Amino acid sequence: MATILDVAREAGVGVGTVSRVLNNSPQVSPRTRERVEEAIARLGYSPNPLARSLSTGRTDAITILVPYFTTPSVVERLRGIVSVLDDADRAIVLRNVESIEQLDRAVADLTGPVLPTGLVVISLPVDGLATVDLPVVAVDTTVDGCVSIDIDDEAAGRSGAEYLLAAGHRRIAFVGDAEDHPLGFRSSAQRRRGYERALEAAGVAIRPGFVKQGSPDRATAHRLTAELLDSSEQPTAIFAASDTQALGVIEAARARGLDVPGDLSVLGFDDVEVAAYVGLTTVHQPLFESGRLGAERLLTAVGGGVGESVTLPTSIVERTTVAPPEAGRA
Amino acid sequence: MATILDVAREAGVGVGTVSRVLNNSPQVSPRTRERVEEAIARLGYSPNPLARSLSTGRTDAITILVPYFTTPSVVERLRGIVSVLDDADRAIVLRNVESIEQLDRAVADLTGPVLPTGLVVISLPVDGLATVDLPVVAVDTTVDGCVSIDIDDEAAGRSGAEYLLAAGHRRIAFVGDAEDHPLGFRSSAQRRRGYERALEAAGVAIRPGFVKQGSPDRATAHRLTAELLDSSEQPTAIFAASDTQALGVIEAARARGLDVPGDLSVLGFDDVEVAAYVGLTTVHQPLFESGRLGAERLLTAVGGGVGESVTLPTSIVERTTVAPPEAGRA
DNA sequence: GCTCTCGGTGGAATCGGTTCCAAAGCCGGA
DNA sequence: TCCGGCTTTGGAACCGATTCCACCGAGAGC
Repeated sequence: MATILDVAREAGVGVGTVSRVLNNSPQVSPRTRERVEEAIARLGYSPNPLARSLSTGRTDAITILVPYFTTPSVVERLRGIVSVLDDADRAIVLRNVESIEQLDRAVADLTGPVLPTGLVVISLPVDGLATVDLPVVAVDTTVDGCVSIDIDDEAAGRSGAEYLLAAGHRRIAFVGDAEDHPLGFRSSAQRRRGYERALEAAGVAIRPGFVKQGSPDRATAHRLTAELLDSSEQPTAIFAASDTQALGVIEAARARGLDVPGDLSVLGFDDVEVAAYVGLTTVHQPLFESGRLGAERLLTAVGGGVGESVTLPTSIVERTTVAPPEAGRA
Repeated sequence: MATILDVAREAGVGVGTVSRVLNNSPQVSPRTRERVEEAIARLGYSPNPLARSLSTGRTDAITILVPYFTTPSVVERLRGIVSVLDDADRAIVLRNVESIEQLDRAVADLTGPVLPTGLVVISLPVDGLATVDLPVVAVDTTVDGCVSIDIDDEAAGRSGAEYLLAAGHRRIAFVGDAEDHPLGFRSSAQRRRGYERALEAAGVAIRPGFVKQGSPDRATAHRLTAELLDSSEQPTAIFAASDTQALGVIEAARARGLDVPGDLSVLGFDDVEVAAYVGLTTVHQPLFESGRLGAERLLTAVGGGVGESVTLPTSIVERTTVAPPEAGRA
């Protein structure tokens, strides 16, 4: 394995000069540069990234801070990120975080001796990241002082509820995430707020017990829905904070022998891949796109440019799980 | 940031001794070791992984070679791997490979100057890995000279076809992957072979055109199924090489107004999460488990132990997409 | 009492880069 | 011709660990 010294000897120059060529410093005459490049080619030399990192204190990797990276919506975002980072030939270090300890460790490493070139944070409302001297972009969240790619969750929540209202529903329940998650996720809470605003604005009362919260998996949503259907005042529509939860809702309804959307309308959120397959009506947000844009922004930031924050549009995609409430029950 | 030299001074010893303590070499007297450990604690010192790697030539990361890492079945396996690697506090470098160029690059890096501690290969039938001096475990594939966690795809394919046969089907088609993928995936081909063996053994002819192949996504499976349903001899059952493809099959059938399983039975493969949700009858393989076992095997290999290869069992999970063929058509 | 071992230790050399500093080469201007 | 300043260059110092080698001292053997 050739080293920089071998190249220097081969080209008949000093190591400093080779290094300058490598990092294309302008301080090298064209003739010398050419000679060095020939030597590099002849030797098939490529610099040792470890040695380089030891000197500069940073690696060429991009780290991604991501909660529960196997969640369908997160996977979609990752696909977007990876699609651009792969092309840029950047190493990717995935830090999966599912607890505050993991988050703390990950953040601590960002002030440690071995730094990545850039950082993308997904969904995690981390603070204290302004102090780390690193290009950072936030996807599906905001981090102060950083470029972010986000949506307006509250507006999207409102639009979802309005859609249900427009279909004629008045007894609309909400199944979302518990709002005390130690990692501090905000999306579900904001969507809930949007939902409440929409009902208020329409003058329909939010019945007690119509907002159900728990962990964001299908089974929990199933259980919460069962509780909802057990209550004296059954909802005619349920707005779920995610598609995964919407699937749980539908499952619970079917288990009760209820027809969706005949007896119960269900509206999801995210528009992940299986939503299309199962015909779920849902609030679409550009998941893949958010990742793609985030990665692009990061790359320009790494290159010294400045990207702009974006708030991406959402829309309702109508499929087959929402219908007007039955005449007798509305 | 404290360095090893600071620790050495603080403890009143040489750097060599500190290093020995760090790598708990037996060549250190208990008294000295204690003194050094106190100094380390006092200074809050932790070794710089880059410097360490530069010396030793290997990093403490585990790299995972994975094709199309956002595929549902792959994600399940990754979850299994990550569940054990996270606990072991190991950095994970994910190398997504979707082309031979990417594969070549990834493999080339394995003979480069910066080596991971271990490697897990998912689904990729890579060769020439015996030469890289590294603990390697293969998941969902075999790599010669390496521990592997795999299933018997041919047997599983056979059992799937036998299940359909037992339900009374005779016109059974197969929708699988194209078998000329540059990355050389073998699972689909082996499952097809199993399917063919089962039909032969049962004395039922494999009709021409009943084996359809294309890229492993839902849309392609949809299209291939449409072709199948257009043919003069319609199948009464379709065996898909993956659940994703099975969903495409079902979609195509429904688009034709066919009832599943009334008019067409569909059998999937993998048993990914959505299979349960949509009620897909499928050949189950332990995806999460395969990842978990693979990672465990790797860790013991890294620790100098030797793990055993396993071939995991598969089973048929009966849900709602397979039924006996209609009397009139069977 | 004198060697011979051998466990324990210090420290220099090394890994392969980057970067800073000094110096060489070259130019034009006086 | 000499000098100042600018570009270009070589090479030492440094990043922070590991590892090898030399050495020290204490206990064993005679």
